[in-house]
Amino acid sequence: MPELPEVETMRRGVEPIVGAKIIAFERLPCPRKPIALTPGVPAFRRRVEGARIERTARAGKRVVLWLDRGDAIIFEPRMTGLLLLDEPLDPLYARVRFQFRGGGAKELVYWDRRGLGNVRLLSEREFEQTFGLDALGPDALVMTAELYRERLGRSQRAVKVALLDQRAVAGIGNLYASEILHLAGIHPERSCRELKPAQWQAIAAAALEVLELAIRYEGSTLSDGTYRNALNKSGGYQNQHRVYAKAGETCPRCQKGAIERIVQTQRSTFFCRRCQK
DNA sequence: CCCCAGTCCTGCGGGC
DNA sequence: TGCCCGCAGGACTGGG
Repeated sequence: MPELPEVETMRRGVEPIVGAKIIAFERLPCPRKPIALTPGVPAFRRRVEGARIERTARAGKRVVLWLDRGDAIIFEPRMTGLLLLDEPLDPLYARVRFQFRGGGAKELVYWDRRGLGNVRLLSEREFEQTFGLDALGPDALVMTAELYRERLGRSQRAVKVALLDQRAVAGIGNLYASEILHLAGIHPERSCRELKPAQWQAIAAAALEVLELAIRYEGSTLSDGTYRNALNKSGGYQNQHRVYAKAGETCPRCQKGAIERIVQTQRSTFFCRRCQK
């Protein structure tokens, strides 16, 4: 589930290691398949040990640690990945560990129960190729109505499906797409092509409102309890959800319609037929 | 190019 | 009570 708000919370959570020097790197033994790592362990270790963390960043749904040597460590948590600072969690799923000297934490662990995520070390050039505007759209926090129209306005896809396209806009995932469209009052099955400028304006405004509030609440921890910030604390935005996973409940907006669940490209969508047109 | 189904993986909860 | 199956949804692959 980590989408923009959760990944941004993870990024902020690892800020204490800025300035720290990496003194040890290891991929931890897991009983099943080891986590995907690029390059392999020896090259990864050679290039990061002795380097200093210069700054943190976020590329869509990935956390980036820039090193003083010009390389970047990229954590892509996919469904169940977490970054933990000096916080032991079930060691069975601790996948990668960095140890530091001279920063605000001794240890950073990449933890991932399902193991669908990955950790990469990229040069600046590789980073540009992988996460440049060709591969990853503008971050959802800098999108405007004009940018949405430009990047999605001619698409025939349903707007909910299109909002998940990371090449068009980076950071929105399945949960927040439903939340954003409910706040914007737009039916998730509407084709992008039919949307008028005022509706793109509503989407742009709703996206900012939902994502910024979700960041303030430190993301959503769903009923499976997996998502945690870097200090192993749950998020709080799940209590502010308007429609996500609320099929059958009364719409919080009109207080009349029932929230429906439909499936679009194999993903659940939640919406209120009465107030989303 | 555009779009979609299938795939990876584990834990949980519903139905029987 | 225990088992089985569907579901959760990140991003990538292969194909129409």
